[in-house]
Amino acid sequence: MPDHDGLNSVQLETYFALTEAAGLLQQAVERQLRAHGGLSYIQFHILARLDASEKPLTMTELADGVVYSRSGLTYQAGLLDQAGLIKRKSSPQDERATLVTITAAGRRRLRRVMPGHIEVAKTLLFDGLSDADVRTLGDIMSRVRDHIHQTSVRQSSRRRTTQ
Amino acid sequence: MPDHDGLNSVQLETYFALTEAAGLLQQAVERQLRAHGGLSYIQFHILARLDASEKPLTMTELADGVVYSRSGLTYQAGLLDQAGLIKRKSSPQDERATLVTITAAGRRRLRRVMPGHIEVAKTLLFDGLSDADVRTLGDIMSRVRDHIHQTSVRQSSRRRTTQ
DNA sequence: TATTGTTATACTCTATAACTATA
DNA sequence: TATAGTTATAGAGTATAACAATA
Repeated sequence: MPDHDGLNSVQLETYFALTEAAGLLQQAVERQLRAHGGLSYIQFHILARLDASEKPLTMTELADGVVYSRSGLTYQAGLLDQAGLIKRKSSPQDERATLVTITAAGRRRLRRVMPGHIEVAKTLLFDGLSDADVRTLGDIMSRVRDHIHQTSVRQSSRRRTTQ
Repeated sequence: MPDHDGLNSVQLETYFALTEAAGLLQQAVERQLRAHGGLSYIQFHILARLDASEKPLTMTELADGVVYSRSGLTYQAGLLDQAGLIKRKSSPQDERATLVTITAAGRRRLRRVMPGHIEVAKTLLFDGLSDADVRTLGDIMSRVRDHIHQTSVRQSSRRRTTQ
């Protein structure tokens, strides 16, 4: 197999196909969320995580999911708060922490965009694949995701130690 | 299989695994390009396409590859031009068009970032996969990419007809 | 009249560093 | 002294619309 700077041609094609397809999917999803829900993808993600959580989440817990600077999260949470989609209050246990909860309006907004969101995924991703493909893809990408989680100790979401 | 708003659970897991893994990979790649080459991913992509092309490309041809507004491309091309990595001149055939070529410095910059770029892909994506996985993933994602290309008539890269 | 590309402008997002307050 | 979070600020990127020039 010919090597192009360290990747063989099968790897190179796989890499390009993955990044291009995922990028196109991502853009389509963002367009839909913006158009039908007035939400950025990150805002959607924050709402979805709060909706799935039994208990309120702190800003730090939220930041751990989104690979993100803390100020960026504060900014996005500020927008969601201002729109009445989340509520923030300081934690009774640790008064440094902020507890974030999704509001009823937040859940409504989520329910409003979900069908379109799902529709994009179905149209662009699943319509072209067999059930077996979907299972295989899910298996492979789950392993990739876990591998990346183990490998890159997501430095940007973690606070620099001191300083 | 239980349906969640139109996707079964296998599809949902596949969708999440794909978007999360691809997102993490993308962020890692962007960090590397920025740190080791001072390039945004789009600038890298523009350079790579010019490098691979036998002939100069017009702005329109470049915009067709990147799903992008024309003004955004002009902005990015302006930065690359200013940095001496590309050269622009108006086409002799069609004086409305701008022909873009990569400079020697542009190729050098590309060669400089390539090893690190490849390294990220290898470490995060391929280290966790067998050769068979890579072939399978490439096959599936190529079909997804082609399917998306057929489906979404990339409206944002194409100029609105009139108006 | 349509198309290529640029520019002006306004807006969104992101990161860094400084800061407050609590542990 | 370290941690949680916010804020101030500055910069990068993006899109829209208006524009000039050519086909």
